Amino acid sequence: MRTALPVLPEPRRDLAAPDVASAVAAAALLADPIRAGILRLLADGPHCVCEMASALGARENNLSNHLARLRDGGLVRARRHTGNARFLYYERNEDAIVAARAALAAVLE
Amino acid sequence: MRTALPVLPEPRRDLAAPDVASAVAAAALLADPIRAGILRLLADGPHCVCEMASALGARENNLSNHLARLRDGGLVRARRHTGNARFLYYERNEDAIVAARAALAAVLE
DNA sequence: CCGATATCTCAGCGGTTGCTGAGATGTTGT
DNA sequence: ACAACATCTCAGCAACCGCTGAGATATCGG
Repeated sequence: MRTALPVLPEPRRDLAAPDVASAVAAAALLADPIRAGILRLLADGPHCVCEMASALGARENNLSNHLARLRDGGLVRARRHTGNARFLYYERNEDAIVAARAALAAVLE
Repeated sequence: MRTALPVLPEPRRDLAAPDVASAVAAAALLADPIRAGILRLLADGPHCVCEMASALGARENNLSNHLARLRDGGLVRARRHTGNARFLYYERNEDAIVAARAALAAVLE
C-alpha cells in the first residue's frame, strides 16, 4: 500500500476532514527553539529556570513565558526545591508527553 | 529514572544547548490545521488538490500555499495524473516523513 | 482554437507570536 | 529587617503567518 500511484480516473469530493486538533496543538508548542529546547532538557530530568536559561541562552523572563505556555498545555509542571525553595524545578508531565507523541504520530502515520 | 525528584543543592550552569532545529522545522510544518490535515489525508494514499480542498474546507489557492510549504520542507511531492494531466496528485515523501517523526521523537524522548 | 477546469504565484492585510523592559512576588542569608 | 536572588506577569512593539483576491500557467474537451 505504500508508495501507491494515482490511479483514480476522477477526484473524490466526499472525503471526511481528519481530526488533527490535538496534533496541531502539540506541534505549536514544539514549533519554537526555546520550547523544544526546554522539553529536550527536561527529558534528562528536572531543571530549574536559571539552569535552562543559561543552557538555552535566553533571558529568564522570556523563558518564563515559554514555560507558562508549556504549563498551560499540560506538558510540564513545577515544584520548588526541597532544600532551597528559591529554585523552581520543572519536570515533564509524562502522561501529556505520551499523548502529544501519539497525536503527532497519528498525523505522520 | 522516570519521575525523578529535584535533589541537586545548586543549579548547574554548564548544560549544553540541545540541537532541536530539525524538530522545530518539522513541528512548524505540523502546527497548522490545514497542513496537518493534508499530511493526514496523504497517509492513506495520494490525493489531488481539489480532493483535499473539499475535504478540508479550504480554498484551492490557500491549499496550494500550504502545499508549497510542505514541498519546500520535502515532506510531499506532486505528480500529474496519467490519464488526466489536469490533476496534480500529491503524495508523501516517506523518507522525509520518517526523518520528521524521528526528529520530533528525539525531543519528546 | 477557445472556453472551462485545475493549479500556482504574489501582493496586501489583519491577527498572532516572541522578545524586551519594567515592575511585582516570594525566598534566602545576614 | 534588608539586600540579593529567582521567578513571574504584563504592556508594548516588531516580525511573522495565514487568508484573500487577482492574475498567470497548464491541460482538457469540443
